[in-house]
Amino acid sequence: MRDGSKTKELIARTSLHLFVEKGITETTIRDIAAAAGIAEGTLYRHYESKDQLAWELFSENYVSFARELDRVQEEYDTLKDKLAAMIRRFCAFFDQDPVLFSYLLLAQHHQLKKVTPDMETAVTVLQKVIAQGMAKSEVPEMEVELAAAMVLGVVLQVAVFKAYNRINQDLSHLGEILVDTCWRVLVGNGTP
Amino acid sequence: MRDGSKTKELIARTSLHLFVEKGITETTIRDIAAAAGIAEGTLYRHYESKDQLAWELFSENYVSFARELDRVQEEYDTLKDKLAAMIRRFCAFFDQDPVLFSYLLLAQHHQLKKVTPDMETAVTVLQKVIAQGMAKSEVPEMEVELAAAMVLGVVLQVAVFKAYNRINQDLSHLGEILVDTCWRVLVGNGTP
Amino acid sequence: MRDGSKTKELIARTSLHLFVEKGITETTIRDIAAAAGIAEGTLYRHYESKDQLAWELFSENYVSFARELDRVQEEYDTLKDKLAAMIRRFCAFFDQDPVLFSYLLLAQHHQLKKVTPDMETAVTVLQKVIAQGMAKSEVPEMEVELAAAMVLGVVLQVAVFKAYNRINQDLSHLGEILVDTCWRVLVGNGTP
Amino acid sequence: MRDGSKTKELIARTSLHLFVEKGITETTIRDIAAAAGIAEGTLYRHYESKDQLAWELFSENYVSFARELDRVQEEYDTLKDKLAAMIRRFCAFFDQDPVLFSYLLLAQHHQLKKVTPDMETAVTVLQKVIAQGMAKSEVPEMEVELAAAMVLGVVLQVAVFKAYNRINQDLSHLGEILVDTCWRVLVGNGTP
DNA sequence: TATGAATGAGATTTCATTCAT
DNA sequence: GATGAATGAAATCTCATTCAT
Repeated sequence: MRDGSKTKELIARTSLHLFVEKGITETTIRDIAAAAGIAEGTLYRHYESKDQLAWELFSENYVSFARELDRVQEEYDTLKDKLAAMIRRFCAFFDQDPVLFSYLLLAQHHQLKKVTPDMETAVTVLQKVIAQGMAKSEVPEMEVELAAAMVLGVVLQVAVFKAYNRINQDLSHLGEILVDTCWRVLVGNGTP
Repeated sequence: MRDGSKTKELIARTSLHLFVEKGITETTIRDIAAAAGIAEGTLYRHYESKDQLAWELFSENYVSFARELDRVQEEYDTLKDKLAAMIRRFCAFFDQDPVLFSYLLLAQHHQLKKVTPDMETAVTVLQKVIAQGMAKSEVPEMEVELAAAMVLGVVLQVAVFKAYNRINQDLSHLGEILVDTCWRVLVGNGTP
Repeated sequence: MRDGSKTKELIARTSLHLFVEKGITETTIRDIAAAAGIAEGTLYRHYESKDQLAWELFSENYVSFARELDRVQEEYDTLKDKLAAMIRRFCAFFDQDPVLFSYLLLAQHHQLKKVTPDMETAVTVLQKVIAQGMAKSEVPEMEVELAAAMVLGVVLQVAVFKAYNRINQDLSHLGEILVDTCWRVLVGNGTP
Repeated sequence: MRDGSKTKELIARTSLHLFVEKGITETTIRDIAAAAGIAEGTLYRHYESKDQLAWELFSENYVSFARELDRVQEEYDTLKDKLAAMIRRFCAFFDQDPVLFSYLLLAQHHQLKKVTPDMETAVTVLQKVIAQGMAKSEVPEMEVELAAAMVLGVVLQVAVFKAYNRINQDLSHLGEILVDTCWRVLVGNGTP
C-alpha cells in the first residue's frame, strides 16, 4: 500500500498476460483491474491511459531488449559469433518470459507505427551487425535489409510457432539449429 | 443485383484498406461508410456484422490462397520444384495485391484463433509438402513444424519488410533469392 | 425520426432549461437525455460534446442577440433613441425567452473566456453607440468602458433580479424606468 | 496548531485563486493540492469536503462583508450618506482583495441557491437602507427591489469590468462617480 | 436495396474521498 | 497533522447495430 511501484508492476504483468491472451483492444480496463485485484481507477495512478500502458509495456521492453542484444554482440568479433550470441540470447529470453516475448512478437501495427527511426530496435542492431560483417567480407554482399529480414524471419517465425504451441521444445534447445540455419541463409546468397 | 454486388465489393476493398491501415478494431463502421461513400446501415445489407466482414475477408482469401498453393505444388514432383513454385506464386500474389496480403500477413490473433485445424492453410500445405519431401529423402529429416516455420519465416518476414517499405524491390524480383535461401534452409539441417 | 433537426432543437431547449436550473457542470448527459426523452448517444449525433453544446448554445445566441441590438440601434439617430430602442428590445427578448436570457446572463466564466475580441457582443455594440454619442456631444465625455458598465449594470442587474424572482413585473413593464435611469446615468457624469 | 491554521489559510487562498480562475467544479482537489504544495488528503484535515470549502469561502466572506456594510451604514443618518459610505467601502474592499471579491461577485448559482432568506447579505442591507430612505422621503417611492437592483447593477457591473480588466483604474478612484451615479439613479425615479 | 437517425450497452476516464502508514 | 496510494461511483463518450422511411 505504501509502495506504489509494486502495484505498477502488478498492473504491468497482469496487462501483459491479458493483452497477449485477448489482444489489447479486446482487453478492458475492467478486465485488468479484476485480474489484478485492484480498482479500475488505480490503474490511472500509474498509467495515463490504456494506450499509454500498452505502449510503455511495448516500447520499454522492445528497446531494452535491443540494448541487450547490442551489448551481447559487442562481446564478439566476427559476424558468425555475434549472430550466434544474439540468437542464443533471444532464445533464452523467450523461454524465460514467453508472455513478454509474445507481446513484443505479435505487436500490432498500432504499436509498430509509433516506433520512431531513432529508436534502437532488434532490427536495427541486426542490420548493423550484418552490414559490418559484409563490409569485412565475412559474408557475401547483398541488400542488408533483405538479409536481415530473412535471418529475422527464421528466428521469429519459429518463436511465433512456439508461441502458438505448434512447436513443443523450448527455443533454447533449438538454438544450434537456428544459428546454423541463419548462418547458411547469410553465406549462401550474394555475389561470391 | 449487379449494383448490389458492386456495393459489396466496394465495401470489401474499402474495409481491407482501412483494416490494414488502422487495424480492425480501430476501424469503425462509420470510417468504412465514409470512405466507401455509403450509408452506415448499408454495410449490413451485405455483411451480418463487422466481425463477419473481417472474418470473411480473412478466411476466404486465406483459404483460397492455400488452395491455390496446393494446386501449384501438385503440378510438380520434387520438393525443390514444389517449394520454388509456391514461393514464386506467393511473390506474384503479394505484388498483385499487397493490401490483401498485408491483411492476411498481419492478421490479428483474433482471426487466427478462428482458424480451425481442419481448414487448409498455407501453413498446412507447406508442412504437407515438406513432410513428403522428407519421406522421400529429398531433404534430411527434422521436425516438420520447425522446418516449415523457418521456411515460412524467410518468405513472410521479407514480405513484412516489403509491406513496411523497408524493402523497395517487388517480391517477384526476389523470388530466386527466396527460393535458394529456403532450399538451403531445408537441406542443411537434420541428420545427414 | 427522419428530421434530425427537430431532435437537435429538442436537445437545445432541454439543455438550456437544465443548464439554467442546475448549472452546466451539474447537468449530466443522462439528465439531458432523460428530460428530452432520447438516448444518451443521440446527443452526440448533433453535438460533438457537452462542452460544445454549452458553447454553441451560448455563443450563437450571444452573437445573434448582439447583431439584433446592432440592427435596432441603426434605425435611430441619437444616442438617446438608440439606447431606448436597445433597452426595450432587450426587455422584450427577455420576457419572450427568459430561460435563454438567464443562460446568457448567468453565463459562467468558462464561456465568457472563450469570447474572442473579434466577436460582436452586446457590450461592444453598447460601447460603440455610447462612444458615438459622446463624440457628437450628446452626453458628456467620460471613459466609455465605465459608462457602458454602469448602463449595462442597471439593465442586467434588474434582469438578474427578475431571473431570480426578486422582481415580479415583466421587464417590458420596466422599460421606461430603465430607459430613463440609464439616460440619467449617462448625462449626469463627465465633464460638463 | 499554529502550523495547522497556516495550512488552512494556505488552502483557502489557493482555492480562492483557482476557483476564480477556473470555476469551482472545474478545480480539482488535485489542482488545489498541487498549487498549495500539500498532499491531496491534507485538505480533509481542514475542510469536510470540497463543497464545504467552497461554501465556507463564499458564505463567511459574503456574510462578513454584509455585516461590515451594515456597520458602515449605521454610522450615517441619511440615505445619501449611507449609500456613499457603503459604495466607498465596497470599492476599498474590492481593491484590497480583488480575487476574493471576484469570487463573491461571480459566485455560481450553486452557491447563491444556498443563501437562505434569513442570511444578511449585501443585497438585504442595501434594500433595507433604501427602504428607510424612501420611508423618510429622501428619495421618491418606488419598488425597493427594483431600486436596489439598479444601484447594485451600477456598482457590480463596474466591478465585473474591473475584474475582467476592461477597466484599468482602481475602483476606489471611481468611488465619487459611482456614488453620484447611484444617487442619480435613485432620485430621478419614482412618483414625485 | 439504401439511408442515416436513433439506440443503448459498454468502454474509458475522472475525481472526491478514505485510510493505512 | 500530513501523506498519497487506493477506491469506486459516476461521468463522458463510442460505436456496432437496428429500423422507419
